Amino acid sequence: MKKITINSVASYAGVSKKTVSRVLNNEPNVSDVTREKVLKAFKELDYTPNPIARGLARNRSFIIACLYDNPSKSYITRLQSGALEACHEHGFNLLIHPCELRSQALLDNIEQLLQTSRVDGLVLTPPFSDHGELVAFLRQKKVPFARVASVKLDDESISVRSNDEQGAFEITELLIELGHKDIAFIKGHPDHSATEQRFNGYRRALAEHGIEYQEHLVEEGNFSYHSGADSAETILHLDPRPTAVFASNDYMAAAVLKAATQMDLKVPDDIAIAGFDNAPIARHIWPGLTTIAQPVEEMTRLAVEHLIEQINQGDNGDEEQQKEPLQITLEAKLICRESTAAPKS
Amino acid sequence: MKKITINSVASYAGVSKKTVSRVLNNEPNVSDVTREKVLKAFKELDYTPNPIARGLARNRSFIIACLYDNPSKSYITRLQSGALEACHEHGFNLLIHPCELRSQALLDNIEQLLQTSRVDGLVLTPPFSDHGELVAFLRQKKVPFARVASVKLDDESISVRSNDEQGAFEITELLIELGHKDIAFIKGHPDHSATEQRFNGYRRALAEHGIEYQEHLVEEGNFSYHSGADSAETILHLDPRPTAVFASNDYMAAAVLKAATQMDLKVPDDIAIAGFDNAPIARHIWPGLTTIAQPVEEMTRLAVEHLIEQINQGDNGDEEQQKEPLQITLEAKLICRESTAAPKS
DNA sequence: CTGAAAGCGCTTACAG
DNA sequence: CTGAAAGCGCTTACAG
Repeated sequence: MKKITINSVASYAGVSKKTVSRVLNNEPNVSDVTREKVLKAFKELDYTPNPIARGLARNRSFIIACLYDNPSKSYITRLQSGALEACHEHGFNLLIHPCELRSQALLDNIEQLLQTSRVDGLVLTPPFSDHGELVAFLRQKKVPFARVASVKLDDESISVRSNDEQGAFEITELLIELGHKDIAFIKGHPDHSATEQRFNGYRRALAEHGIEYQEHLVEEGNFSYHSGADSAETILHLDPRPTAVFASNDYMAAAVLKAATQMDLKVPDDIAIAGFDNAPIARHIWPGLTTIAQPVEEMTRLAVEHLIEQINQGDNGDEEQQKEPLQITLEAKLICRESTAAPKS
Repeated sequence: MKKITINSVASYAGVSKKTVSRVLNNEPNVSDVTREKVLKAFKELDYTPNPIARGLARNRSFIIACLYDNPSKSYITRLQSGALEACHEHGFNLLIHPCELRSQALLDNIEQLLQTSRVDGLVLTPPFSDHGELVAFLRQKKVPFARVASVKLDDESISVRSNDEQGAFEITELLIELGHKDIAFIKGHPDHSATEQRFNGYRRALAEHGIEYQEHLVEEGNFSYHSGADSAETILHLDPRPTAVFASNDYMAAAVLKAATQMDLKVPDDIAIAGFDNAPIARHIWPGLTTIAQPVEEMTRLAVEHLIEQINQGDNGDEEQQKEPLQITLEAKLICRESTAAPKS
């Protein structure tokens, strides 16, 4: 079981290893006959190029790292699966790198990641997508990156998002159309740009339907179940009690539902509840949560796809070629479940 | 900003690059004075060795891949985080590789992973931990691997598990002590060895407490929420209805809870419910689920730790040294919540 | 269209 | 204790 290298293939096919290399990389200037011979040798010897040797010669690793700091396991898993899909399609592998946004040593941590792994690019997921310092750092280091769910759409880097503002607008509008006027709102984590977007959608819906914005109906959460429970404590004891609660994500909405149930409130008759994200919990609890589904996998898949494209481009020495700015916005989708049925009207 | 390589360090420190290499790898036979000089050069030049070059020379990648095929996002995330911890501690990185157990091409898929990534080792998580064919394949290829939550404890490879049988025993015993006699059981996915273990624990508890095993109280699930809902449909319509349900994981238990609530049954008064795993959903729903917490992160961390040890060992040419079999069993812990309170008795 | 030489940044024998 | 040479398996200029 000797190791099969480019040399074995070259001598088997009776050509130089440079020619083998040409075939390997789909370079032009190889006669069809020669190419066939080499391809046949690949097959018969069951040859696969050693990515580490390639990496050393071309200063590449064929690995992409995914950065995240997110409490939602299901969100993380979805991010990963979209990223993996794009990676595998292009012969890349995916490294995962959770790290803390608030950490003092964030940039050191990332620098170390770059040093020890020599990844070819980075996917930034929320809340890193909007981390100005990190983005500047990567630009300065000339490390290719793509951003998922970023809101600050500048014209310099790849970014794929979904329309959170519109999603929040639609869900608020639904509640309004069901007859609700006193609609409480629970904000997400201030570091996530989605937090502001969702809040904006809520306010726009109120405004467009001529409903007055009531500041005391708005609670500060941080996307965690726990923060949802705290907010629910306040909201459900308001007098008069709002007839609906729109939480910025499903975990917080689930916490509101639990609190309401413990207080013997009927959902949605006594109080309607809506969430955001369509996390698994939204359909695992009873009543199921009305929510907004985002194409998380697709967002990440697209981001990584364009990232890889950019990486391969830089490789071709086409540095001159203007990389056109790439900003994509995908649609979010309203999903109605039992937590917001007909209002008591 | 020139690239700092081993050569830069060597000339800066006034030694040969072999000496730098020695310091890098903590080899003996370097005088203290020389070592200091080199270490100082590292600092001042801000040098980090290129892992790709190291990898090529030593035929190593410093990357470990984690294999999984599991519907539970929270379980996956916990696995990953334990694995990452161990990896980072030893200068390794983690690649994730979900794949389908039932896929015809499983071995091809793994072989391709090995070819394209050249990982140094593999962590097998359930249901791969007990996949005989895969294990044989890896042995034959001499790829180091470690298994998490494997039950077939042979003496040849690293394996870390938790005591599922005992956990299931304890939870069943709790139900019995609460006065329940007709305790329904929902099995997990047949490909997971945990399924059998948990079932065994259930039966042992019944037997030790002199309660007759009733086959019609046992349903076949597959760990998914959906399968739990199907099983609940049957169980909750039995006549007489069992007074307790023990589902092999929390997702299925949550489905039972939802079904019971929809039928206006009070939990735990009309029916007690218990799950397994202590997934986030267990505390996110109301009433919270009594369940068993496993140290998933710790299991994976230990598995990867020993895997890396084995990898580094093989590297030292200590092939002769008997690798002692490593099987570790950690304790699972009973967590009581509202879904199983005092029985009506 | 094809190839011989040098190099990517390290490590592994081998000398001394 | 230290170093010069060769090599890991590829690719990048450069010739022809």
